[in-house]
Amino acid sequence: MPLRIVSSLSKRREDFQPIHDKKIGLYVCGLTVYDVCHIGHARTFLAFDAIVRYLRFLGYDVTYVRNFTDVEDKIIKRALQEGVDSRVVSERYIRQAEEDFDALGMIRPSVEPKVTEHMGEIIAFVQALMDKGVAYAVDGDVYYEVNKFSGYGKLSRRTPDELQAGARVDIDERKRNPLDFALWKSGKPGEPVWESPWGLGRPGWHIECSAMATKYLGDHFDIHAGGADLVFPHHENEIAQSEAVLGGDWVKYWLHCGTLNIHHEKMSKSLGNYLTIQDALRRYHPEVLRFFILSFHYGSIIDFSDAFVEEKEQGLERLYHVLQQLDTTLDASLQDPALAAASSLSHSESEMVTRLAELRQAFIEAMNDDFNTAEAAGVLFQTAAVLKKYLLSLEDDTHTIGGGSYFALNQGRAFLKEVGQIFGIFQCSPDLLFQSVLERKLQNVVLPLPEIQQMISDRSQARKTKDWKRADAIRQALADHRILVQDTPEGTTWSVRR
RNA sequence: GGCGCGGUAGCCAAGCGGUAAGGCGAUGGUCUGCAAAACCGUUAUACGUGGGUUCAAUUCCCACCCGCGCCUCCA
Repeated sequence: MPLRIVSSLSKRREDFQPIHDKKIGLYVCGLTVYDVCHIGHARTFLAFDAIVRYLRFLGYDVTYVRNFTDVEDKIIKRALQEGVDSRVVSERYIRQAEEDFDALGMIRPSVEPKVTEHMGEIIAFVQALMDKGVAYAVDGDVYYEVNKFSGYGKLSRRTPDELQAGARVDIDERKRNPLDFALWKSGKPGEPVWESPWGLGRPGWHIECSAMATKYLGDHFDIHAGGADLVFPHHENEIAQSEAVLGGDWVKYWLHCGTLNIHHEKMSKSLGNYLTIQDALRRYHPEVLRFFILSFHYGSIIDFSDAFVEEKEQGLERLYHVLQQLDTTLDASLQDPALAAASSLSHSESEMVTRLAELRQAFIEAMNDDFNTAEAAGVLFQTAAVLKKYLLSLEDDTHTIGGGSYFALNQGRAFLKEVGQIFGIFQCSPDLLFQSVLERKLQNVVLPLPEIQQMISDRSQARKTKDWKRADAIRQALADHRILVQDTPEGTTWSVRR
């Protein structure tokens, strides 16, 4: 099955056919930089991060554009409050966002255009709308005339009448239609302004995306993505502007990512119910966050809670456990160079190789079905189960494995690593992952590390003398502090309960 | 009020016309001094409710109930 995409415009599965063969232009609406990012932002950008990775995996040459809107009312407001230039505010949060995104392991977009660096293109776009007669200037402001665009409302599936019926904004008498929106806003003293044919001012929200997407991706491009909360008015207005100037269907496929909710409410700065990316990363390994988010389909709403993330954390650790077993077995066998070469496969070995190929195909099929990372994640667990069983079947032998088994297991590990790159997981060694997860959990434990170690060692002494009563008392004392003791053939280890 | 999305096992979540992926939990087992971890097995005659279309519906249509989103800034 080829790649199929459910575009927000059609709401139906469509075969994906790029405008220019193997080249894909993809624009993701980025951030307005007036504050730090929360995990709601992370959800959207991580979802599209995986989509870009997958398109590249399929061999497409993706030009990935994600903007920073660095001129906007809230930035100006914040700058005023702090008594600094708005540039200070926007630059601070751009830097912070880049740090957060890097920490989450996101691939960098091909271009990250900023509004302040594209004033010429933006003004030209507004002028083009004026020339077309779909925009009008009033007192230094320029508005888009919604009535001039017959397709207005096609993305959000509402007619202009329906939109007006629910309007909760005060009517601006200077507008010809209450739905008309600002393309250019005149500036007040103290605000950042640029010269334009309509006087000093700044761009309205929406126009920057039309202008910058067009500059980097051309008049028509393949995929435009963003959060579901941008459908109206942002994307509706982008369509109106762009199609009025450029004609035809501006974007071929629209992708909208579901919001991330907390306690059944959308996480947002205005509600104050957010967890910043930085705070989330203190609690969870980046791969855990990625795996959590990607275990949902990009379009669905995620209800966030620590319990849900911890559930996925456990799942990811189990997957890593298989990887660790694979490493152990394969590394041990590698000591004999002759084993590294693929030799003729026995029946069970070739069955294993076939099964792995099927699973790889299942993963691809899942991703081909509108980037269904949730289903693809399921394939990862199925693969783990298959691999574990095979590993178990090998255990009867002497600890060395034959070339055929080596080949099969290596195939399995290569598959996990390969698709792991699409999810952005399996990028570190199992030990490092376990250690890192443990360290994050340890933050919530009040017992000092030396004390824990002392108690463990005391308990080991007690066990040596078969003083089970004392050993169990210490174990219970540790358990009261959420420390779980594990006795293994290699000695006693411990972990932190979730 | 309008428009949109969703309601699938104890919980989370895929599937969206041919008879229910996966994860967590629970439970039985292997292991263990006992545990834990890990591993193996079991775990939905059933998909919000009521109608309808169809040989066949969780999947399509209608109504209703519930939740969320958007209609103001929002990823």
